[in-house]
Amino acid sequence: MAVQTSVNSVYDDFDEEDGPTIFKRSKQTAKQSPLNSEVKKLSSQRHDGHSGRQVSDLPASNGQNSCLQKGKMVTSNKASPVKSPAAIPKASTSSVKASPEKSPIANPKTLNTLDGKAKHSAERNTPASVKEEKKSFAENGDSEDSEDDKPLSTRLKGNSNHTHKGLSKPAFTTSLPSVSKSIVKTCSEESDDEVPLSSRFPLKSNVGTSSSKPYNSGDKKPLGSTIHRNGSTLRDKQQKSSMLTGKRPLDKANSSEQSSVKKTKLSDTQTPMKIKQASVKAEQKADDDDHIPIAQRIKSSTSLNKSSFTKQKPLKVGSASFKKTTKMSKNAAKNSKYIKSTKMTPSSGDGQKKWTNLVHNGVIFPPPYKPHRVKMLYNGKPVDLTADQEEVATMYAVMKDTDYMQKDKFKENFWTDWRKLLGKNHVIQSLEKCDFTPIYDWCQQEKEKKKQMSTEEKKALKEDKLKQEEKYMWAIVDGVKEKVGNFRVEPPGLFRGRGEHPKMGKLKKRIRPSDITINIGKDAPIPECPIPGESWKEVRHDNTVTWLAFWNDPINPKEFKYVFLAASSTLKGQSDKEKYEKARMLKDYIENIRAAYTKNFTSKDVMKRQIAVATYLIDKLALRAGNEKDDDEADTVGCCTLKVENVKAVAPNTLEFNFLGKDSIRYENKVEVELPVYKAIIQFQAGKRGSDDLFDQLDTSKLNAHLKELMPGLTAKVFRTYNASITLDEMLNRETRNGDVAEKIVVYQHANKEVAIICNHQRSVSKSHSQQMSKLNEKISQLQSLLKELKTDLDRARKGKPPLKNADGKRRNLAPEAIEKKIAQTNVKIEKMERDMKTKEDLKTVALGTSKINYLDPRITVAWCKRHEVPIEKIFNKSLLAKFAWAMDVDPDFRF
DNA sequence: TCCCGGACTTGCAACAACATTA
DNA sequence: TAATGTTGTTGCAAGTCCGGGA
Repeated sequence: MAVQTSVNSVYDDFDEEDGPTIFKRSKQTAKQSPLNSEVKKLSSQRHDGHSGRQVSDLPASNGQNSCLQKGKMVTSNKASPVKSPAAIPKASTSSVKASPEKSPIANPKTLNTLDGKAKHSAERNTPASVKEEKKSFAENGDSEDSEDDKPLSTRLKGNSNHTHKGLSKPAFTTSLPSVSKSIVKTCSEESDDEVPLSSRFPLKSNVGTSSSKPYNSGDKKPLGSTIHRNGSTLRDKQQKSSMLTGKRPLDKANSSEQSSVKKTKLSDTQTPMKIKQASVKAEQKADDDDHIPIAQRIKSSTSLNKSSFTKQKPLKVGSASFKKTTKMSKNAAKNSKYIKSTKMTPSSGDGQKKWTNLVHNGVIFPPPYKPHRVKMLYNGKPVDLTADQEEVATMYAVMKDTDYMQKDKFKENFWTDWRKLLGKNHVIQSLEKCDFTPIYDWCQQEKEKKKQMSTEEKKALKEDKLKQEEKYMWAIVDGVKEKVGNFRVEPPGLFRGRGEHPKMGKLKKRIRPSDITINIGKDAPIPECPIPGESWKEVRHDNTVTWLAFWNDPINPKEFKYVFLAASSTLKGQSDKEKYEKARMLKDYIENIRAAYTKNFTSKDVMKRQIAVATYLIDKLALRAGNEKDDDEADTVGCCTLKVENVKAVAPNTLEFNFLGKDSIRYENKVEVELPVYKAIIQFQAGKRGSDDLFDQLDTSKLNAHLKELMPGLTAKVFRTYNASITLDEMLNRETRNGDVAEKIVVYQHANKEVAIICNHQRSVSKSHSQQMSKLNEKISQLQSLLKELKTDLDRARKGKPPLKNADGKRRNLAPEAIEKKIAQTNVKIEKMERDMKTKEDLKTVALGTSKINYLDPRITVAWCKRHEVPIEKIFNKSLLAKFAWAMDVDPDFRF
């Protein structure tokens, strides 16, 4: 149902800020979601006390309505083709369903004794994970030759040759005191901006649990000496093992090698496992830590029934970082009448209320197409096109320099769609005879013109754009002003699918208001449709979802494009935090999970065996789950969809993986696996063709259903988060030495790189890479020649002889001391350049950002920065600081 | 149990802005 | 000051996973 709107912008009177504020004052309204209650329960007990529990009982405030313009409300739920979830509150979730009663293993707290058989079985099958390699990473992790041509996944190796810049900022030695009380306000309420933040945010009372437990307590031994291995590859065998600490160790699954420590008891996977974790932990404590899996050694810091809820230390105030962030927060609060919150709005579970009041201005549309009237050629002759035809021709013309132009599918799809616009009787009958060069040239000229604009012109243009867009940039969620992520509707264009996408080149039609469904609070004014005379497709008031608007993807109408809040928003932050809490929870379960799947490698039940091997691969290699894909998508795979041809078994126990994963990024890896896994893979392949599914009995829903029996809320992707974060945590703590900030940053980058390699985060090599390398090489040679000359000069000067002419034909008449100084300087320059080159070469295909944004618990980074006095701004840029605002007040002792 | 709609996260590339160098 | 390189931001494609209904 179309909805007419007539309300002015609700933000007309906003006093805007420059950008997101990192630390916000809070307002809690939505109720705690029972969805992830298990996780949340843990989360609330385990760490920084910042999770908003203190305020979750506060009544929702509608106060903001008083200061917002209200418009005529037109609901259209009736007409909605889709049932509004809001109308049918969902009561439970899978996490809740996976209750401890159903699956005792799911909760270490419901520890039961095992029956004798299971106990015996569990003891026999204790995984190799209890064996740990003690080789330190430092021993063998560094300085290998460049491996650019190898996929990331095969490059699990150390390299500490990272460059760093000089650092001048004071150390990040303090953290914000956490917020313990919500500040429920309406926009008319008085702000306490004038009160120092430290006093505005009283100390937490329930912090210092697991997460804030000193990482070395009870585990004094350096982690580096007690590390597990995971995912080692053949090629980096020598240096492997040390870095992938909490991850599954490779091979040596021989139970005879296992620790004599009394292990956690397991049933088989059909029977829910019963864990006697607490007692196991106690017993293990007495033993040498070396034989205890990381997950258990750190357990004391995550123990659920831990009673030592210590009060968080008041933190030192004074670091530049602290002051900076605090200032930002204060300014933001001052400048806005809307509340900024550091607290998390609870409830991110499906079907649960995400917000009470939601106000926003809808979306902004791209400007209409302005015809340029440059004529393309057909058979060498200029052709007249209508504006619509010309628009699509221009989309194609600008693709000239891209790889898509080499792809027949792209051209074919474009031609099909463009031809529909041209009509059957158009003069243009064949794409081959088309010459788009005039249009391409015109576009290049326009680009150049834009480039040549003066700074003032550019600035004016930018300001103009900002002015137009400003009102769409913000939403008010329960009285808190939050940034909107993607408020711009996607412009029309040609679909640029990745890899060999069957739909590449198809026309993405222009999205109109009548394509867009708006989601907004019941009491909020409906956003005015920015295109006069048009109206929204529908307006909903569904507070169980977080999207503000959506439209159907023009390429695949079954799918949707959503407008969400920005990453820095409270809602996103809360869900981020829950994600990491879930991954931390896995730490408590991992040993038993590994034991369970290890046992099932040899199960008679094929499905069980496949689940076991798939889980092993997901755990060990950080593979993605691998959902089924339609024929109209690129042919990529994940773990469950691996084909027989993607895995080659090489005797005695090596598997060679070679497949296209997400975004058609190749995953290539040679891995030594436990013998039962190797044998199982051979069995799964037997009698199948290369294109057949390796795991024919398995799909992601079966796998995840099984994982949920082992831990509430556990899915395949949690392993990736877990393995990434624990790797960072352990590498940072193993490798950070006393040194300057620059050296510490190198350690961080090194750890970050390892995670990126584990996750196979790749990037394409920049076009100018080889050119840049040649330049650097050239400079190094020049410096080396200079060095040679200087040495000759020095030699002669010491003997009292006059200097020879240098390459420029000039003489350097310097005292020996001065020459020595110059030699030293040149050496430093050469070293730095060589280091830069190595880093550049090393990282040319590694994307560090993805893991930082999505997989590494920011609390690890923040706590490490605090412990080692590294300014957080050296690691997180402005966006990440905003995104991870919720993590900033973590205790310095936090360990993942 | 399977299928599919729906909602959300993850991921890379392109572009823009800023910094450094010649 | 322009050219070049680096870092940050945005765009949007491509995943994961959940829940409801047949």
